[in-house]
Amino acid sequence: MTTLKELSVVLGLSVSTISKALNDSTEISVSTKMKVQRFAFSYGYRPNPTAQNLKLGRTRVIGVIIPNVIDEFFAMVLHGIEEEASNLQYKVLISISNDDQKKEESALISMVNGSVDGVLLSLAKETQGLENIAHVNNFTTGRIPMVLFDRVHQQLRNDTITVDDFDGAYKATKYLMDTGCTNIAFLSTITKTSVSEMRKEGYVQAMHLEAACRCDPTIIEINHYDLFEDILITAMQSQRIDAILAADELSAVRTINLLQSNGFKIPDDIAVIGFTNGQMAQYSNPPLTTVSQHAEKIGEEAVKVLVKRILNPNYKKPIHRVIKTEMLVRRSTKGEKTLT
Amino acid sequence: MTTLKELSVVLGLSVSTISKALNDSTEISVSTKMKVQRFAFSYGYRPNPTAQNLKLGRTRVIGVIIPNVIDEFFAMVLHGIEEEASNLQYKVLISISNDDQKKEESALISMVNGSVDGVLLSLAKETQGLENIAHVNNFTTGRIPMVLFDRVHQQLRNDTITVDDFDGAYKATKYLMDTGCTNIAFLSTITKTSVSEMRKEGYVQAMHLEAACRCDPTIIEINHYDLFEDILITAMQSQRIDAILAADELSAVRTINLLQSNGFKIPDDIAVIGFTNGQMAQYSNPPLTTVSQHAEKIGEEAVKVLVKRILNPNYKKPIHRVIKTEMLVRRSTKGEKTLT
DNA sequence: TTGTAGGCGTTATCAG
DNA sequence: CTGATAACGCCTACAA
Repeated sequence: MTTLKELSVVLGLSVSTISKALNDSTEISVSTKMKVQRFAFSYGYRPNPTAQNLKLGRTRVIGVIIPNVIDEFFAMVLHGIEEEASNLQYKVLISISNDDQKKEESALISMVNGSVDGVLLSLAKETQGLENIAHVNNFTTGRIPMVLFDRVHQQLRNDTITVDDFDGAYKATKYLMDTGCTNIAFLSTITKTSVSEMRKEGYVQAMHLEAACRCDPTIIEINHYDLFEDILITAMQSQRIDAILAADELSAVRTINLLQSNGFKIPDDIAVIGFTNGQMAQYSNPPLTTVSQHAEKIGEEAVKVLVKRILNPNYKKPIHRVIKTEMLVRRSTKGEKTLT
Repeated sequence: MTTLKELSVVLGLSVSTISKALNDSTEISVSTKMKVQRFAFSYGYRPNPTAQNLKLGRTRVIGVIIPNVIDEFFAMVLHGIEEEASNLQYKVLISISNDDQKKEESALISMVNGSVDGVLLSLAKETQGLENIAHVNNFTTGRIPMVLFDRVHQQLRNDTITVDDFDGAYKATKYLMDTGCTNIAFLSTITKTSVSEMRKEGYVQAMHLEAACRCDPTIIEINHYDLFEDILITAMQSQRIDAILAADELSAVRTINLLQSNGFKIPDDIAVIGFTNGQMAQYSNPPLTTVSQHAEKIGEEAVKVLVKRILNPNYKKPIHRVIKTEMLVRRSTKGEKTLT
C-alpha cells in the first residue's frame, strides 16, 4: 500500500501538497496537480480509507441487521439496499439476527460505535413480541441514525419504511370475495410480527365490512414449520374453507402444494393468495397470486432515507414512508387472469 | 462517543494508563485496572474501531462478493459466512456483483485498500466465461488474502472452496439409471459457469461409463429465463426423455411445475433431480430429490480458510477444500423414498 | 503556490 | 506501576 508520504518522497513535494493535488484543490497549480495525479495513478495509489475515516469522522458504511436472508423477501430487500448504497457510494455491512434478540443486540452494539454511519434494522421476531425494546433504544438513541424497515415497533421513534400491509391484506381478501370465495381463511407462520398482525387486521376488517355473507374470520396460526401439514389439513377438514390468504410467500406455496397433494384443486376448490413476489411465487404450480411489497424498493427507500439522515443530522422529525402494495393476479385464484 | 482522553481527564490518569488498564495489561496495578474498567463501563465507553484499525493495521472485516443473493444457494452460503465470521469476531461487508464483471471489479477495488482484511469471492457469470481475469488478479495479488468459493477459475491461484460437482452429478445420473430411467437429459440455465460445466461433465461421464443402454447425452441449455418453457417442452417433444438432471434448484422446480402443467407425471413419466437443498426443493410438489452442496458449510469453510490466511500471511501454498455433496432422495424420483 | 504543524483516537515503546 | 511521546495515514488551518 503506497502512502502519501511515499509519493511525497518520490515526487519531492510535501505530503500536504500531494494530498491537496489529489483532492483537486484550487490551491495547487494545474501543472503539479497533473503531475501528481498521473504519478499517483501509475503507482496505483489509493488513499487508506481507515485513515480518511478517522480524520473525517465517517465511514461511508451502512450497517444492515435483518432477521434472515433465506426468505426471498429479505433477500430482495437486501438486494435493493446493496444497489442503492452502491449508487450512493456507501458500503454495506451485514448482520443476520436469525430472529434472535441477543444476536440483534450484539450486532447493534458492534455497529453503533463508529463502525458505520447509520443502521438499517428489521426487528427479530423475538424482539417484536416483547414490550421491552431497550436493547434497541440504548445503543442507538442520539448516536447514529437508524431506519427501521418492514418489521418495526410502535415504541421506537425512528424513521420507518413500511408496507401498507393492512391495505394489501384487505384488498386481497376483497379480491377473493369478488371472485366468488365465501369462506376465506387467514394463515400465518410469522405470528407476532408486526407485519403479520397488520395483515391479519386487514383481513379481519375486510371480512367484517365486505362480506356479503356472515362468515366469521378464520385464523390459522402455525408456530412451527413441522406442524404445517397437520394444522392445515386439520383446519381444512374441520371447517368449510374455499380460500386462503397466507401471510408470506413460502406458506402460500406450501399451502398450494400440500392441498394439491391432498386432492384439492387450486384454485377451483381453494384459491390461494400470498405475500411477496419472488421466484417461488412466480414459478409455483399454479403460479401464485400475490401481494407484492416491492421488496427492492423498500431497501432502496430505506437507504435513501438513511443517507438523508446521515447528511442532515439536525433534522429531528421522524420520517415514515409507506410503500404501496400491488396485487399480482396469477392462476392460484379464480377470476381474471391478467398475468402468467 | 467518549474517548480515552475524556476518561483520562475525569479519572486523573494518563491516556496511556487508561488504554493499558482497559486492555488488561500486566503493567497496571489491579486496583487501578478495576477502577478504570468500572468507570469506563459505566460511562459506556467503547473504543473507536476506526482508530484501532488505523493503529493496528487491520479491520476485522471480511469482504464478500457474490453474484446474487436471491438464489437460495448463495443466500445460504452468505448465511454460513455471516455465522462463522460472527463466531470469529469478524464483521461482513457485502457486495453483490449481479453477475456483472464491472461491478465485481469495482467492489474488489473498493475492498482491497484496507477496507477489509480479506475477501471471499464467487465469480460473476460474465467473468467465468472470459479467459481474461486480470481485473481479479490486479487488485488482489499480494495485497490481501482472497478465497474463492463455488464459482472459481483455473487461472487464479487463490485458496478455493468448491463442491464436488462432478461427483454429485455423476452419482445423481447413476441414481436415475438405477431407478430405471434410460433417457436422461441434463438441463442448465447457468451455462458457462464453472459449476455448471463440472456438473455437465459428471453427467456425461456417467452416461458414457454407466449406461447399460446406448443413450447419448442430451444437453438442454437455456440462456434466457423467458425461453425456459419453450425450450423445455420442445426438447420433450422432439426426444424421448424420462429423467432430467437440472443444474440448479430453481430450474429443477420450474421443470417439475412446467412438466406437470403439460400433463407429465412426476416421477413416473419423468424423474427430476436438482442441485441445492433449499426451501424450494423441500416444499415443491412433489418434493425435489436434490444434490445438496451444504451451502452453509461452504460459507463456513470459506471464512475459516480466509481467517487462517489472514492470521498467517506467510503461508504461501494455496489451500483447496472440496465439500462433498450429498444426494437427498425425495419424491421427484422413483425408487426408494427415504425422505419426505 | 507550496510547506509546516497539529490532530483524529488508539496502541506501543521507552523513561521515570 | 505510571506517564510522556511517537506513530498509524490522512486532511486542513495557517504560515511562508
